[in-house]
Amino acid sequence: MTVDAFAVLAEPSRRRILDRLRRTESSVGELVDALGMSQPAVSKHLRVLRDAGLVTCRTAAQRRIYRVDTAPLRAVDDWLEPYRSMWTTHLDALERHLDSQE
Amino acid sequence: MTVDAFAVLAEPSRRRILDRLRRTESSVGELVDALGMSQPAVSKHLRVLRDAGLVTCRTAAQRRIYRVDTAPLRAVDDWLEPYRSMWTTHLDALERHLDSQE
DNA sequence: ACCCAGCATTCCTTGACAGGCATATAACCA
DNA sequence: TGGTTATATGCCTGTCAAGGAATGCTGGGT
Repeated sequence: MTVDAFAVLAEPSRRRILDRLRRTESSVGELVDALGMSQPAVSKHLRVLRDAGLVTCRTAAQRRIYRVDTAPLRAVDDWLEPYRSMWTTHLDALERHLDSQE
Repeated sequence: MTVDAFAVLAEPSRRRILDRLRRTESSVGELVDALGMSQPAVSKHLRVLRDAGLVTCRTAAQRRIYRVDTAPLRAVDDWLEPYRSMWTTHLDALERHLDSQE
């Protein structure tokens, strides 16, 4: 949580892991197969994601099942908000313009 | 453009620069004063932001006026989209639950 | 108790910045 | 032209993160 979500998301492999987990929670081994990375690499990325609160983990026998937690993403979304309104405002202006042309 | 917007945004100083430019476009010197960083540091960050298309620059006499371009941020927003719907969906469910309690 | 599967962690090496300082470049002015 | 302001860039160094290989650890099965 003390960790910067932006910095964590800067790594493409981690975004791929999240994109995979977003569809189905999965074990480390499943991620290894799906993403074609080494098991230590996946485990390390999961560690970073976990420290940032972006994923949570439950134990099922010898396997760890990971799933996404969106909480830290809201901080990212919040930062993005004012910028988003910049382009939606412009879009609105564009729409008004187009409407006025009809 | 070939540059990853996420990686560029990973640097807190660069987000601060964007946050400043979002309110008012400004010259390098103004950013230096506002953010309390060295001029070379600011110039280097601006270079990275420019290469990523996050800012554009026009020349006014000996000064360069920088401003935000939101285009690359839409890619970030698009990536975030499915996650955002994850928590809004949950919020909707929560609201329904609370409503049913009244 | 032993062995194995599934993960985590360590060590090591390599590469990618970030910041400071000095310097180059460009535009303006006298 | 020479000087000055405003900005960009080069060089150097310290720091940190990523990936590979090997190893540690834990729970389950026999």
